[in-house]
Amino acid sequence: MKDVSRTPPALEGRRERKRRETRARIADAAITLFLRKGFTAVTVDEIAEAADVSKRTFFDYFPAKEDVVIAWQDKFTGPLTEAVAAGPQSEAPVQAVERAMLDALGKTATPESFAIHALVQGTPALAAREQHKYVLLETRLFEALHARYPQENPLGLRLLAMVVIGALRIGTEEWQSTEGLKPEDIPSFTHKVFRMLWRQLAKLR
Amino acid sequence: MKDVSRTPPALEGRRERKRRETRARIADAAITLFLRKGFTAVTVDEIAEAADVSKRTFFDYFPAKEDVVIAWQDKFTGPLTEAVAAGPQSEAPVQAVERAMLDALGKTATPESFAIHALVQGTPALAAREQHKYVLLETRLFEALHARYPQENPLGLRLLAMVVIGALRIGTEEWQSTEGLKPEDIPSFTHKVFRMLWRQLAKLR
DNA sequence: ACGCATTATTGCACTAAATGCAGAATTTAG
DNA sequence: CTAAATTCTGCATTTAGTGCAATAATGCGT
Repeated sequence: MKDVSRTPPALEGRRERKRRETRARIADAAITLFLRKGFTAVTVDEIAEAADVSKRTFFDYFPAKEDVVIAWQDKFTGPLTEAVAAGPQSEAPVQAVERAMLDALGKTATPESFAIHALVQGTPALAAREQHKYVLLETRLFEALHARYPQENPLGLRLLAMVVIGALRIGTEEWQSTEGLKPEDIPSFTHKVFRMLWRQLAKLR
Repeated sequence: MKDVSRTPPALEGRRERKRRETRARIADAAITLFLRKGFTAVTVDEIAEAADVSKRTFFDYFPAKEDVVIAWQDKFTGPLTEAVAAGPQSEAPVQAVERAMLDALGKTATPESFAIHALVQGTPALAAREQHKYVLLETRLFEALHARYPQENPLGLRLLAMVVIGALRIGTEEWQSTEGLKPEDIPSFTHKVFRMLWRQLAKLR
């Protein structure tokens, strides 16, 4: 080992920073165009042009056109799993997911995210991917729960994750089909959905 | 006398019959090739050739290559919703879905359906569509339940459908990852999954 | 500062999916 | 048998996505 002070910015060199910037530039250009003209009406050439890279470079950053949208939506997964891990000791699994969901929604739900969700729903090719994303989210949530409650029955935690993500999906649909709801209303709306969820599940058998 | 054929079964003319046959021929050729060589390794030209139609005709029957697989899997939806509608009067919703699921699985679960499911899981492009199919199935199940129990809270039925289809999805995964299970074991396996499902859900809150 | 290895970017050629269109072939109805 | 409707086909075109090799930018050791 040599002098450490020689390489202070070892955390993120110019290369990594540029790569991150380029990726963001492509994503921004793509989302802007998608929201303006619709997903299918935008070509990859167009995105590449707007982001000032070659078409070939686009595919170096995203394996497919759809993945730009999917990656954009994935901003929810991190906050959710982190919130699960960060709860107080005494907490039971059910309370943990409810609190985590509320927490993560408060952090990531913006007018823009709703606009993107609407775009996804209006594009068949994207709608399928959207559902796949929910399944991945369910898996991540289960993993976070399993890591925090290793003594619990894994299948039980898996079902808990399934039920909660399912409620998120149905709740989002309800939200979208209800006019006049603003981002500020999210906490109370989420509370309402959860209350209904536990009530209805208790009635099953 | 030849006027026996004067009033043939006007229910399905030659045109409709041929169309149905052609569709089946294309689907058969495609599935056979997919199972032998994998989804991505088979081109539409190849399928069209094997089914003795032009490539253009293929797209007259299926909007995309993936839709052949999706349509094939959709054989489950009909039996499930019919079984929901056909139950005895006294039955409660929860019992209805459990019986319907068992019924429909017994009718449609074949070695071939498992082979196709494995193919789907091994192909990213198809896996996304698979999840979309589950959501559609959930919607159909909800509609069947809502039609039969109009006085029940729709949101409750929606959650019931969500939970049951989620259990089907997770149960199928468990099945696939367990070696040595045969189609005969499906009823008992399904029973086990349902018992576990209600037990775990009761423990939530 | 200089060269060298690594990685990022690009252009080019190519495959394959999917769509539009116009005409030929087939089926149905009268 | 004829006319209308429908199905099938070939052809051209657009676009997504991949492989490859050449070039440019960056990081690193001296």
